Amino acid sequence: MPRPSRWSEILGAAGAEFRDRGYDNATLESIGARVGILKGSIYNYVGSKEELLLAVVEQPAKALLAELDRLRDDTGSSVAVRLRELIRMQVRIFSEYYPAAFVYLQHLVRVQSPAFAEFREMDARYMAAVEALLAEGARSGEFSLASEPRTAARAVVGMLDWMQHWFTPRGEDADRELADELFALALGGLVAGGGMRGLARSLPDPDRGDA
Amino acid sequence: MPRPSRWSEILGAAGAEFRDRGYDNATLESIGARVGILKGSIYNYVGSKEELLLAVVEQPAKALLAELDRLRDDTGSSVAVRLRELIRMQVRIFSEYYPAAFVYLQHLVRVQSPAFAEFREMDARYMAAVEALLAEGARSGEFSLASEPRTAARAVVGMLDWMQHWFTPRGEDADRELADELFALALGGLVAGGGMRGLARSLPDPDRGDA
Amino acid sequence: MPRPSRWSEILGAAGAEFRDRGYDNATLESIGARVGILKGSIYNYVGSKEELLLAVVEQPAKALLAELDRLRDDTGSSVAVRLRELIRMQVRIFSEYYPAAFVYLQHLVRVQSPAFAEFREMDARYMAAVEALLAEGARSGEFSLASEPRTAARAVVGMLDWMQHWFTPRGEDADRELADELFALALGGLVAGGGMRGLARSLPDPDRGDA
Amino acid sequence: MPRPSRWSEILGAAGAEFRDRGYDNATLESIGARVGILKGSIYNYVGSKEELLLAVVEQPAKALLAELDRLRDDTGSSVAVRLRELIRMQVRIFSEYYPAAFVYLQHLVRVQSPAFAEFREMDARYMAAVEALLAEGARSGEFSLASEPRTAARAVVGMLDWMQHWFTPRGEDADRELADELFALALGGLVAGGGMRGLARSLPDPDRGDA
DNA sequence: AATGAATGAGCCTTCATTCAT
DNA sequence: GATGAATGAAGGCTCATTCAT
Repeated sequence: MPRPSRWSEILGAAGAEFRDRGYDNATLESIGARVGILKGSIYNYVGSKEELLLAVVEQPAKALLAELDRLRDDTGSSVAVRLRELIRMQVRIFSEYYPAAFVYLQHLVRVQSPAFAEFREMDARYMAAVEALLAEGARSGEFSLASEPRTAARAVVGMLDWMQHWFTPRGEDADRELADELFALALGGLVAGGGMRGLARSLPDPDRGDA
Repeated sequence: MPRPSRWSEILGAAGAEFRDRGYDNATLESIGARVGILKGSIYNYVGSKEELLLAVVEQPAKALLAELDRLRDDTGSSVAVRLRELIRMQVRIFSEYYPAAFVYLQHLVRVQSPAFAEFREMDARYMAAVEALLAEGARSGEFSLASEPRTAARAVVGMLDWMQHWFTPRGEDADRELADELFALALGGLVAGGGMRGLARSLPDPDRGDA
Repeated sequence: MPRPSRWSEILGAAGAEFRDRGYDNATLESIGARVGILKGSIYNYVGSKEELLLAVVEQPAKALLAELDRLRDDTGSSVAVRLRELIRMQVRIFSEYYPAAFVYLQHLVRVQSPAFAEFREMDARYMAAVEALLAEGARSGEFSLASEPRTAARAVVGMLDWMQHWFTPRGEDADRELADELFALALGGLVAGGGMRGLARSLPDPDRGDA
Repeated sequence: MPRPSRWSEILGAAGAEFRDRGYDNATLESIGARVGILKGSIYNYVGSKEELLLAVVEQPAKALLAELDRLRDDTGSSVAVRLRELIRMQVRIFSEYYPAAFVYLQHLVRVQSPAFAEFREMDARYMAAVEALLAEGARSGEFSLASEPRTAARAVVGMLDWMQHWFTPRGEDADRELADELFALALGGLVAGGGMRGLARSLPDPDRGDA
């Protein structure tokens, strides 16, 4: 993948277009127009429209994967702490790779191409990881699930992935604040979410300077 | 809109195609093929592809609206009971208008057409209703939110709307069971969701034959 | 008065365009223009431009193949008679499938597509058949070759296939007359071709009413 | 036309590409890639793609023309000897300007450009020369044609020009051997070609050291 | 109601060509 | 002389849409 001058502009324009109008509806012409070049010129950077989508999505996908691995290796923390990390991580990626991460979420399922199989598989791993985490919490007594772990995982992931419809980055601190609110909600629900906020604060937190 | 014999078949085929491949990717040809007619013949039933989408989406949308009105008028029940009703109602609609309801969710945002403005406005009303419900719960002390009501509403709605990615109808009882699990999770979170399950069962429940 | 089906017109137009300008240079627009339709309308008949080429070429190719089989099974005639048949057959096909047969010859080699592999293999069989025929003549003493049979076969085939650059159909009799002139030339060369013309006439000839 | 260092490499690469994929299918990018430069750089050497084709074709065309003039002025030799010279000459040019000479043959007809008119006219002169030679042979009694001289000329030229589909240079001696085989075949046909081989050898032959 | 055939607009993609560096 | 990056003009293909039958 070349990285000449306009490349990052094109990536950004493509991300925005894909986000706003969807892959199918976005045209290379409209993407080019955002950068000030003709549609044909985009082929100096990418081999096809789909490759452009892959390029947009690649960075958040890789980041997500890396964080996921990091989380899997974090065996020392409690389940709650690890869940908090997961949520913070997601919000961080949504923020850092905005709006590319949302393009990723939106097109994960829809795009048929075999080039996307890799990402679909990643998503399966992601779901499995969340499910395993919740199951572990249920086994250890930290959690008391109202359902199969799979259903609970789907609920939590839905809460997070739906953010594509309302989230916009507001800075590192505000974003982490938001993540922690969602975490508290997931942990204590509507009834005790407020209480969990305190609990959330009492958990060991390296991001806040704890050991 | 005429309602001749093949109309319902066409609606079903369109719903399935829109669901599986998205509005843009679905073609009138592929829809017609499911019913055994040619694409041109569809224009005996609808005036345009977009009208077909509207027709698919119309019934679940109206059902949702009706239920929403019913809920707004239910001032006698506790906030929790009303939330349970909301969740049950959504699952019921997902199930009854499957997959049309998911088409609605998926294309609510994306489709630019002014014809969809009505639905977007409906969605705004829906969000506002959920937010108001949670706010009322917070005021009354039933809930203890970890965040602004709006954020909590977004989380709950995300949990529900994300169901389009994993839900399939499994019969009235199993569906209500699922709804109640989600309700318990929303109420008590991961920590007390299991506990809330008992509480959920103790709430007055006309669907289960209570007063 | 719209015509019932334009397929044969399209085939003709495509054949002519492919012949005149070559496959790559011919455009669907120019082909459509010959028939009076737009380029997109051609896709009501064929799935791709290449399929159109295949359709153009299919009939002469199949005819050639059938004749080749017929010749292979004609074991009763002398080598010279069979060669005459081969040459007459080719000229007949050039004439009957004009200009499609020439499109076939021109694009046999050039088109990369796997769809053409079948035709390339046919061509190999054709060359092998001619070579075998000449080799048989050399063995039996009917012929006295100045070279390997393969080289002689290439020369004869070259003489015939080059006709694409100068031949136009002139009616059944004139065409057979021409075929027999070429046959006499192949048999007796420049020195005795005129003599072979008498010999050619003395060979048993069902086309001229002999036993 | 400048003649800097890479020029001959480019000419060779262009010749090979034009031969292998045809003028239309060959791209400046693929030609440049063979030499290790980018497509744009080719414009340091030529003004257009068509000029490049002309440059490729120029040398074999001029060589052919020169040989043709030489042949026309050779009034002392018999018709057979002059025909042998013609055939040897062609094979020599095919070999020496390989594959450029084949590019010439392939694109002579197809390319519309007025720049090619000169070559098309050359080809007409070539055909006329062959036809005149055969007619002279018929008049003098050396030949006994089975057809109009024009048809015989087309057959002979077809045999020769078709070589583009199978010939590859194999060294001066083997090439002349091949030329003489073709000559014998043209002279004596399949029946007496072998005999003509002896005759061909008995003809005065400066290339073999005769007077 | 359905078909067959056509339209027309739009999109992705290719490629010769240009030009500042 | 070469490069990188652009242009602009097609061309193939898709598809919603129309309409006579």
